Amino acid sequence: MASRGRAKLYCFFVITVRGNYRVSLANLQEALSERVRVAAQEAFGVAPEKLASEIPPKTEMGDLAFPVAFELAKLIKQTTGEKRPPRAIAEQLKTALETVPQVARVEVAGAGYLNIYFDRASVLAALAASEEAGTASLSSEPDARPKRMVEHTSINPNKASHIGHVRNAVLGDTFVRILRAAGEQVEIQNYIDNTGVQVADVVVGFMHLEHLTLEDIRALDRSLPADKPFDYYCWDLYTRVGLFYRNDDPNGEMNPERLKLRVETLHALEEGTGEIAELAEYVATRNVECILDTMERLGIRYDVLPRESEILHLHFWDKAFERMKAKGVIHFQDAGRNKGCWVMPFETHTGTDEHEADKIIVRSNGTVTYTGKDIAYQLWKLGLLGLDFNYRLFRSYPDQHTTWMTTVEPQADDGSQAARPHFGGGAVVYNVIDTRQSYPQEIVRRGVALLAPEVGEEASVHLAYEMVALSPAACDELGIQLTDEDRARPYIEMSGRKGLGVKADDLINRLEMNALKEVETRHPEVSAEERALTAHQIAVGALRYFLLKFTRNTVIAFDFKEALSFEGETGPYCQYAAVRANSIFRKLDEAARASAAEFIGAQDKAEVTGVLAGEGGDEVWSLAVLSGRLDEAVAQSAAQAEPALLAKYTFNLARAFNLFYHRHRIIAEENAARRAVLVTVADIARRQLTRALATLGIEVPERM
RNA sequence: GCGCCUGUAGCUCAGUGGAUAGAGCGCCUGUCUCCGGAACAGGAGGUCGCAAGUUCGAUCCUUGCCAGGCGCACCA
Repeated sequence: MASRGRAKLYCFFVITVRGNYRVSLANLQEALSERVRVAAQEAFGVAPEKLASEIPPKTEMGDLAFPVAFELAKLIKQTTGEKRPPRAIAEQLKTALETVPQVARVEVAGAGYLNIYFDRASVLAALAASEEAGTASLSSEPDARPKRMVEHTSINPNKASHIGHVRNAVLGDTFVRILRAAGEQVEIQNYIDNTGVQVADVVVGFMHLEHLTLEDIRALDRSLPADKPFDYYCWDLYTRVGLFYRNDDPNGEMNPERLKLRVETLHALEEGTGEIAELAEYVATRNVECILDTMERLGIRYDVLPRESEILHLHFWDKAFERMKAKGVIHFQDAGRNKGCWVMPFETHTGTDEHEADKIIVRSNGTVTYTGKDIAYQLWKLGLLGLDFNYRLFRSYPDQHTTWMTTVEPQADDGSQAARPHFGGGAVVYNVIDTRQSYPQEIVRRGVALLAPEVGEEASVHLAYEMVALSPAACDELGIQLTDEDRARPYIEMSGRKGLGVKADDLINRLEMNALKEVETRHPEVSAEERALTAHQIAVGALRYFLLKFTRNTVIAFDFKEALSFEGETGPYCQYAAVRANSIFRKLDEAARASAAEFIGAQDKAEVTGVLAGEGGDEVWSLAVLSGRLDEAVAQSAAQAEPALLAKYTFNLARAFNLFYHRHRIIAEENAARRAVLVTVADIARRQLTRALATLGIEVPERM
């Protein structure tokens, strides 16, 4: 389901890479692919539509391989009936590639692989040169490409965020960074469901369990300690409300009398006026602030916070409803189980006695479901609704970034309004939402496509990911009692209602404390502020990498030992490689750097070629080419909407650098040509590693 | 019942219609005349859930079966 529209996306990114002024191996690779296609067409009259290329498993087998001969053999047989051995076909194509200046030689290997060996010295010079140019001109070009929208985080504003929410936010934020690195224009939205059941429940808690007025709540909020702020308080209160509805028995039945309070409150929230609504507004807004504070710790920010209350009060839903009725997308049921409801038919799900096939959009009491509101919101995101929100400045950051929140008040605009970006109207919308919501997301996508066939289903992408659950060991550590049945399971689902989960700030605090301990023993000489900053950067690196190394469709069974680790395949491992690389350049004198540049850029490449062909040359070279594949990794990660690909690439680059670092003494190298190569490769690697980490939202500390 | 996802080393996970299926952790053995050991190297460890099919070639595609997870609300 999440794969919908991927084929199209891929095309975008090919263009992206091609249109990129930065020289990278991707360009060379593409040029070679084209060459092979043309050669095949000339020699055999046929060519595969899309030419696959791969990276050989070992450096000795070359830098790029085309398994094209196998496919050509098939095509030739199909068109002419002639049988040709793949190896012979490969031999014929070989000559066409040998004339490319950056290709040193071509070999036919195995059953018919075409293995390309780059001219190491000239490719290294190109990589070094593009490094210089790349950093200067990055993001300086105005971009006319259509805007992409990414919605992520979207936590119910009724409690503190937990590790599952953080997976969503980190995934979404990283995907945004990846799109931007690929040259896309992106708008970040964080949807605030401020009129839903979850907020209503906490309001019930404040009003009916604690008997507090809005003024009381404000006073309470002010009195809370910094390490247990408002969202923590709500976390516990929310759990208590859950128990209250069940007459204080966690496994008990819901008490219908007590549930009336929820319904009452919910109606008041939807109405949007009166004391209850005012109280809810305070609760929701304070929770949004707390959640944004937590996300800020992880380097995650938003452009706009659209609220459900505005979807309702600015009549987004009414307009969408009219359109759906007019287009016949939904039907009124005057009989049967769904009597009195407006439903959207859904024929791919077959109905049974227990499960209805159609999806209810408007309930028999006239209220709209979440799915209905989401269709209206999605239409707005795509610029198809013909209505807009009003906005107020919610937060501004020292670096000029601003975050806006929707509001009903048109006059909320103040002097700074001039600087407000235009929101909405994207060409493609990515919704980062838990895989469990695949079904409602599918309805939204289809509803939108039916209303706007011109954009179709491809404009809506559900960026689905699996949940974060708790490992049995983590439950033990949290003091959660498990039944024998639960203990036998691979993981235990978290539950906001039961207050069962690892709070984001608690985990970040623990990571920072652990990192600080390490930094203190290693660097007692630096200031306390710098140690704290470093510890923070390490903590963020550890957490973000931990959440990104799993592919989206893998359930993360959260384990403290794994999440708190700084060794092996972790963020800090990658950061450490970059820190080591930087320390080389801190100690390297100007003369050595100038001399390196001169050697690498020289017309006569004989000496550099000699070094790269000599002892240990393969290893040095493989670090250089791997560094040169960052753009490819980013493009692939964007096309597949899979940040884990970039995480793996980054780790492999760090690993390759650590090996290189271990094997070669760079500053002390006495042979000038050799030192020039080592310095240049180390420089390319550290910059690419830093760039890769930045795309994952991970900073490189000064020292660690 | 129907739909979607998953099954790969002791554990946690990558991976691809093609070259010897990889990494981290754990275990064992090594590496420091060093720009930082949060590191590096080596070793042990695999019927890629089972079975059939398609293919020159399947861990990958198809089908069936087994096992696990998620969903199929007038919740979101």
